[in-house]
Amino acid sequence: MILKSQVEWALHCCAILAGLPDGRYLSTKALAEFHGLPKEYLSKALQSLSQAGLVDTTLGPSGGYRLARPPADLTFLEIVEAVEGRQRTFVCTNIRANNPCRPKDYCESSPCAVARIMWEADEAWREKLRGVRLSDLVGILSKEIPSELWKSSFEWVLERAG
Amino acid sequence: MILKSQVEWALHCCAILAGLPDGRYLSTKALAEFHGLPKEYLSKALQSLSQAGLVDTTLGPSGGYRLARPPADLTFLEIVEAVEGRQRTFVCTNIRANNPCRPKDYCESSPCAVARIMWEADEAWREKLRGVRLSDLVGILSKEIPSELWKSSFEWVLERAG
DNA sequence: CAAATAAGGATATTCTTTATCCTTGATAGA
DNA sequence: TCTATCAAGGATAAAGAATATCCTTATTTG
Repeated sequence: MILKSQVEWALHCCAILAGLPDGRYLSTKALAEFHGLPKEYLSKALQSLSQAGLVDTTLGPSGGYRLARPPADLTFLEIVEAVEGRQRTFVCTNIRANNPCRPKDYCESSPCAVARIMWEADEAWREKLRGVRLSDLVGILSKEIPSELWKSSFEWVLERAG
Repeated sequence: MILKSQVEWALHCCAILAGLPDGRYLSTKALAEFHGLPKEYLSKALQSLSQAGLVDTTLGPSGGYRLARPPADLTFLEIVEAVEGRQRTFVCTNIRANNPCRPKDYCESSPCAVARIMWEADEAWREKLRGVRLSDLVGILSKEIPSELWKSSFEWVLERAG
């Protein structure tokens, strides 16, 4: 059970977009080059963010992506779910219904107890991601990344931002 | 990102094994029939439980599986990890290393901040499952399942337990 | 000795993920 | 107006994981 690599890509891309000045856009091409990723496939991840309403886009030269909201209003969960989807990790196929001792007209009162427990764990995972904002990530990165690298990366992005 | 169906199967099988009297074993065939599952493939899941030391086995007629420990000493996490593995859901491919602004001899001080956050969510998921014991599930099931069905299922199993 | 069992190797099938290619319509700038 | 650039998205292919089946081996019971 492994998350799509696009989740990792989307999170890193959002971190870059968070540093973009107001009104500027960054293209798929620039984001792909900065992270060393296949442009066409990264594009699919960015489209997912767009469809979820997390980023705005414009077409044409100097077009690209920017965040639709301030980084403090974007949670990890939103970004992860935009790319990965909202399906639970545990899918209940209701195998209890195959119990040969069961009356044929038997009707379940509630979801299977096994599923309920597994879904609680899923919810704990979501709750943790819901509690982290994109601005939190930027704050951590700004402390951890050496200031020269931080600065040069920012300049690299600005040179390509439309 | 969906868990293997074998996780569901393993949890239900453990719930059944939890009701087995001391010293008795239940075969793959019986467990597969009870849950309406493909015997050969369910066998792989049970082998995983065996390799993890969660169940004991014996060969020959009247052979099969039994829990290696009391249900109160078996957590959901152990069962899930036995089948699904212990790998994290988020795999960090360290794409920050592709940053074109990076000095070539640059060496990371710590794991990527994105990965650390995602791994915390993974750990919250694990912690939740670590807190649920197989005996908890049995307790819930014994309350929810109608007593006639509970009883007849128990008898069905005992008839087949070696 | 015969039947039943777990263990596990080999292989096939199906589905998801990853990836590429191409077309369309919109936009900016010359 | 023309051209280059861009996002969106459809079609398709390649790779990998999950699902499933079959078969052999060694062990155990009766």
